[in-house]
Amino acid sequence: MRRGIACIVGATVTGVQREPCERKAILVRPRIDAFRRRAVGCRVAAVERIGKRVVMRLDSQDAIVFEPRMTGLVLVADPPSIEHLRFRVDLDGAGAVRGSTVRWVWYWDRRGLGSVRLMSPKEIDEHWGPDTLGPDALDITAEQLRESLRGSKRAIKVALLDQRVVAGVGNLYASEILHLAEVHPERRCDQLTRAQWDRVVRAQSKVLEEAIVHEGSTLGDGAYRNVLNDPGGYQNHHKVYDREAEPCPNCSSPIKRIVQAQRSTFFCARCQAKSKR
DNA sequence: CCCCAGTCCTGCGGGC
DNA sequence: TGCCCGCAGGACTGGG
Repeated sequence: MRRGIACIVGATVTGVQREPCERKAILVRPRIDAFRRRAVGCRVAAVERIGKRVVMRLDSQDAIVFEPRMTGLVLVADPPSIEHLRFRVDLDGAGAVRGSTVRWVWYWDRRGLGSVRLMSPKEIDEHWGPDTLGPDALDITAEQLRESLRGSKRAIKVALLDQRVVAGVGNLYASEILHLAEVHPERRCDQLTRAQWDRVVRAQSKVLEEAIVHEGSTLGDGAYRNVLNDPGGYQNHHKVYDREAEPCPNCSSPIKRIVQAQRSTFFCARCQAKSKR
């Protein structure tokens, strides 16, 4: 998402609009009039990412922050449906995506669990400072991860989803990461070997970077799309996620599904054997 | 500290 | 076919 709208750097915000969606309104802060007063006329200084959020930094120091959660999309063209459009940022002077000049960025959200916020640097820090958000998954070292979970009895899969520990790992990717690392998802953090921490962190970068190259996973309903509303391709590379009972691509043993912290985990009991170290 | 259930929403697919 | 239920790539809260 971030790369998809990187071409708006340098553009001026000419308007912001809450879309009159029949559904219950998503969270927009501050209220739209104050939002508009502070944002309109500013230039986009940078497009960044904070964990799972997309951040449009403005030259006023404020930032427009999209938090898509389960079903939110940041789009520059052709939304999947009109009725789930939630928010629009109008722009002047943005670059082009695939030949056509970008005039706005939409926020679309089917379930509406996501949010759009205009935040000061102080607010961003309070929300997503080091107390609430760990090092980014693409930056963290095995040593850092091991240290922050030292003595923890939690299952490794559950810990990877804790954004205070490491920022950016989602449920689907946690299963894929542990499969590639050949670590059982229920293994307690205090029982991982050093070699396993190394494998987990290496697998983490590898899986996430691959997923980014393929522009994410578009599964049936969750239906992630890139900024042009095109589906991603990483679902075709999933080894375990959403493949219960299918043969493991490495060893042909059937993929298992369990529930941890109320969320599905998929794994191969052979490749990721509990006894494996 | 950590687990769990519940909450915010909408919509799809499976089972009956 | 229609209905009900479980489930969904997330994050937060309150209680134990």
